[in-house]
Amino acid sequence: MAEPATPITPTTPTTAGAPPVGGATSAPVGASKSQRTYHWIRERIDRQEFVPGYRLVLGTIAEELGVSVVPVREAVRRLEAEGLVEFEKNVGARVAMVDEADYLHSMETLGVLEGTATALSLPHLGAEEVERAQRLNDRMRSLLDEFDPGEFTALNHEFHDVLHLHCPNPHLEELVQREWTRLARLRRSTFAFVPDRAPESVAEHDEILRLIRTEADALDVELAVRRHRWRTIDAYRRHRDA
Amino acid sequence: MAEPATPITPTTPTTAGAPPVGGATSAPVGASKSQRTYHWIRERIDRQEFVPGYRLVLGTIAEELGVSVVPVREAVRRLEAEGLVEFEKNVGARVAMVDEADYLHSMETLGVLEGTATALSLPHLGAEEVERAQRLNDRMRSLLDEFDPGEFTALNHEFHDVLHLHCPNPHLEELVQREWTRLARLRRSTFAFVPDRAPESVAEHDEILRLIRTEADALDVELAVRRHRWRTIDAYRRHRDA
DNA sequence: GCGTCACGGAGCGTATACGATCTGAGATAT
DNA sequence: ATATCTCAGATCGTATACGCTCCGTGACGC
Repeated sequence: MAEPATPITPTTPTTAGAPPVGGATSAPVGASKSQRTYHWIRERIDRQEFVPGYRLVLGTIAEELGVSVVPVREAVRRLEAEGLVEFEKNVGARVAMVDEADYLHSMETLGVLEGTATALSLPHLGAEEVERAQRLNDRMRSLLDEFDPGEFTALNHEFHDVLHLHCPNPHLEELVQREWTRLARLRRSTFAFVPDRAPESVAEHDEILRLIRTEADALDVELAVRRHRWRTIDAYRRHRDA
Repeated sequence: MAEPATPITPTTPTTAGAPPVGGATSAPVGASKSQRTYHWIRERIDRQEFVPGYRLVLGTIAEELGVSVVPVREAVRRLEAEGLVEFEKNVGARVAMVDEADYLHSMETLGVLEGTATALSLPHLGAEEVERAQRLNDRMRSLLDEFDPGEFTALNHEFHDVLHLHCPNPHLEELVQREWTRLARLRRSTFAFVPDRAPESVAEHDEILRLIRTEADALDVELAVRRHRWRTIDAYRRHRDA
């Protein structure tokens, strides 16, 4: 009674998609109210209807969703653990504040993670994927005229995803995806702020694909991907200071 | 303390004035019950009293801590978001399962992150820190005779921490620390499993410090740190397959 | 005019209550 | 003997209730 300490049969891994930090935020149908509330809030934050600093009043949200505050509290707790929401005891929750420094730090980190993830994926990368990446980059090039930052960023994301989709280290891959999510929240698109960067980006993509095709050293590929990302940081800084 | 002798209704004995989370190392004092519950569970998981697969029954925990289930639920939600606990709807929570692959993936990722964090820290690293790291490594060397894996791992952690304490990218630094936490949960000490690795590790530390002292290229330092970690993976694999 | 304090509303933290769902044991049919 | 059904206990999910903390507002004293 005091200390049961009975390790339950460690059979079923119960993989219920525990870390749903990844990409899209679709509202599960059979989910609990707490889950649905989580997705509801999350969605608003993602599409920036709830901007940083926005006050999340539990009672109000509960009323709006037709549930009680308990599920709302759980949803907010989860968002808090993910860093999307900041909580102050006896005061309440608000959408987490972000600043430019966060953006640059995330960008820098993404460069590292993505570079390594791509390098580790090389042995598992077929000609098929390289072709697909090439086609994506060609589409990006064709978009350079009538420039749409959102579309461009989406293609950019997809391009890089293809290169490390088969990453043998799923943990690393997850961190990469988290970083993308974080960036999306911080700024919907880099290219809206530094449009000059787009043509360079396309050229660098070509260079990365060339390295992969010629079976260059993994480290060279890794550093190429990293530099590609880090150059965007430099471009941003230059643009800002200019 | 816990309960400031609330003059509440007589229906709240508060577990006979028991300060439940008393000597807890990390339990905040002014924290809410939900927070204290979180730390209470977290601590058990960290010190492996709650092993992977252990069933976390909300009602039982609530009773043990003298609180209601609501704060417990919030605590568990937070642990779930952090990946320490897996939750299944209408069934309950259990401590997350881990396997060897997770361990190796975390190790690999840590190598990458720590390497970069160290490299970025170089410009902010004074002779003082290098000295401190050297002393730590000397202590590790002196421990090689009467080998204590736990102590060795603690010093090892501290050694590496010193080298990227002043990392200019706090986000990256946080990811490094998370990886350490994750590893600690997966396996208390690598060196208990691969004791041969300890002397090599000390030697590699010396080499890293040499590179730093001679102001080697940042990339060389980064790769040295990374290789240092990755070699442990190789050693582990060899040891396992042998 | 300005600082201080009392008061009241808004909203948080937690306990309790109760219906909903899962699990496992024993009964029953094949 | 095996498979299936049934039912009760264990737990979870959520609603409701209510005390408590925080914060803004206005009266009061200097």
